[in-house]
Amino acid sequence: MPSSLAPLTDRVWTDQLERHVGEPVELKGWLHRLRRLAEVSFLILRDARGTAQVVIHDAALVERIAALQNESVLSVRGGVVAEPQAPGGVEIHEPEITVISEAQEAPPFDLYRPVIRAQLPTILDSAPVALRHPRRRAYFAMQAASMAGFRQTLRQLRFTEIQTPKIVGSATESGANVFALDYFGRPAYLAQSPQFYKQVMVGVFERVYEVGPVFRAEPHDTARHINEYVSLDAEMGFIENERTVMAVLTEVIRGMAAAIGEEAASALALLGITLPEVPGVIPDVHFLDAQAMITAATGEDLSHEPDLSPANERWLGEWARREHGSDFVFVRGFPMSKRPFYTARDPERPDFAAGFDLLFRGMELVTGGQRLHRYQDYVDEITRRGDDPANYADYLMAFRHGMPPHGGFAIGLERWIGQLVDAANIRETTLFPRDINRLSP
RNA sequence: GGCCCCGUGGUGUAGCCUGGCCUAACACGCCACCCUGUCAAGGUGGAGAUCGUCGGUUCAAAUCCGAUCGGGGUCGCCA
Repeated sequence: MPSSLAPLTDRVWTDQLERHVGEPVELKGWLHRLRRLAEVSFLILRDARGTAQVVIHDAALVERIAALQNESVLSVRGGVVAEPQAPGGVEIHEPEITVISEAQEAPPFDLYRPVIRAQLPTILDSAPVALRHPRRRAYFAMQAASMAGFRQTLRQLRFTEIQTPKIVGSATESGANVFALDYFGRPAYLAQSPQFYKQVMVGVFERVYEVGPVFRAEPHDTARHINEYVSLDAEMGFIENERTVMAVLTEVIRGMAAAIGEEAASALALLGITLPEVPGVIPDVHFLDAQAMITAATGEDLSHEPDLSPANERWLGEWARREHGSDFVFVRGFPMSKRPFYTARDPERPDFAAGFDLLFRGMELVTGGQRLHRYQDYVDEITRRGDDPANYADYLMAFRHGMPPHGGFAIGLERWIGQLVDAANIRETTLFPRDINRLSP
C-alpha cells in the first residue's frame, strides 16, 4: 500500500461541520465531556479546532462512553444535523463510536469548564494535559500566529531568516548571568541573545531575522521574567538612524496583530479579546522627558535613575493611552551608562543612546536601536568600559571588514501574548516555562 | 539574595489566632443510582486526607514551638 496523506487531508474538523449538514462525517478527537440524561446524552468531542456535540440515544452506547475517562480518544461517525438547540447550531446524530485510545485516569482538573480552576503551579505541573484546555490552547494559537506574522512582515520587507548558534564559546555582552555548560571538557555557554550573530549577518544579507530561544541565568523570580524565552529578533543595514528601526518595528507589530486576527480569530473570540490598534506612527517620548512627566505627576525624584522602573513603565502606558489613545509608546534615549557597548550614541546627546524601548500597555516589550558600525568605535567603547577588544575578535572581524550603519530590535514573544491576554504571570503564556524553581515538565 | 506569606483527599478552599464537641467540613472531580436537550446541566447516596516532613510542649496537636523540605508574593539584581 503506497504511503498517503489521506489520513490528514481527509480529516473533518469540528469547526467545519456547518459545511457538511446533511452528510455523514467522521470526527476524531478527545472525549471532552459526557452529559448524561435519562433519555438522551450529549457527548462533547474536542479536536484541535474546537468542540462538537454528539447526540446519543442508544442506552448501551451511553454506558460504553460513560465507562471511559475524559480525554479518551474517539472516532465518531454520524450524520451532521442543523439543530438550533445545539451549541454552534449543528450536531452529530446516530453516532457510531470507536475508542481509539483509552485515558487511564481522570484529568487532575476539569478541562471542560470555561477556565481551569487550579493554581498556576498546579497547572504548570500538569502542562501536558492543562495545555489542552481551550483557553490555554488559544494563547498558543495566538503565539503561533504572531510568529507567522513576524516572519511574513519581514519577508515582505526582504529580510532573510537565519538561525544562529545557541551554544557559544564566550560569555559575550554585558555582565548578565549566563548558563555555563561542559562542551567536551571546555567551558561553553547558552546564548543570552543572537545579538552578535545577527549583526554579523547584516554583512551578508543586509536584513535578517530570527525566531529562537534565549537563555538568561538571572536568579530573578518575578511575574514577568523567565530564564528561557522566545526572542523575535531583527537586524537591518543601511538605516538612516534608529527611526528607521522604529518604523520597521511598527510594521512588524502591525503585521503580528493582523496575523492573529486572521489566523487565530477563534482564539480571540474564545478569550473575548480585542486586538490593539497599532497607530500609523506610534507616539514616542525621550527618556528624560518621560522622567520629567512622571516626576511632575507623582513627585517621585528620578534624577539619578538610569532606567525606568516597572511602576514608571505602567505610568507611561497609562499616559500613552490617555494622551495619544495608544496602547504603544516608544521611550527613546536611555542613558548610555546602562546600555551595552555596541549601542550607538545619539549624535545630539552623546550621553544617551540612539535606541528605544517599546512599551505595550505599560510593559517593556521590545528593546532596539542603532548599533555602532565602525571598527574603531568598537575598540574605543570596549576599552573605555575596561574590557579587551581581543575578547571579541570573532565578532569584531565583521567590523574590520566593513559594516554599514545598522540597527535592530528584539521582541519578547511570551510578553507580547501575556500583555494581549492580560495574563497576571508570564508563565501563563509560556508553553513549558523555565524559571529559577522550575525545570519540568 | 532581603522581607512577608502559605503547605489540609485528584482540584480549590474552610478549620489554625482563642488546643479537646475533628471519628477533619464545603464545592468540583471520581463511583453508583435518578432525571426526555443538556450546553460550567440538575438531584440522591458513596469512596477518597494518619492535615508537607522530622522533633518538641501538653492528659490531649491540623491547631502551640523549633528545624527541615516544597511553594507563593514583593523588592533588589537583570538586553
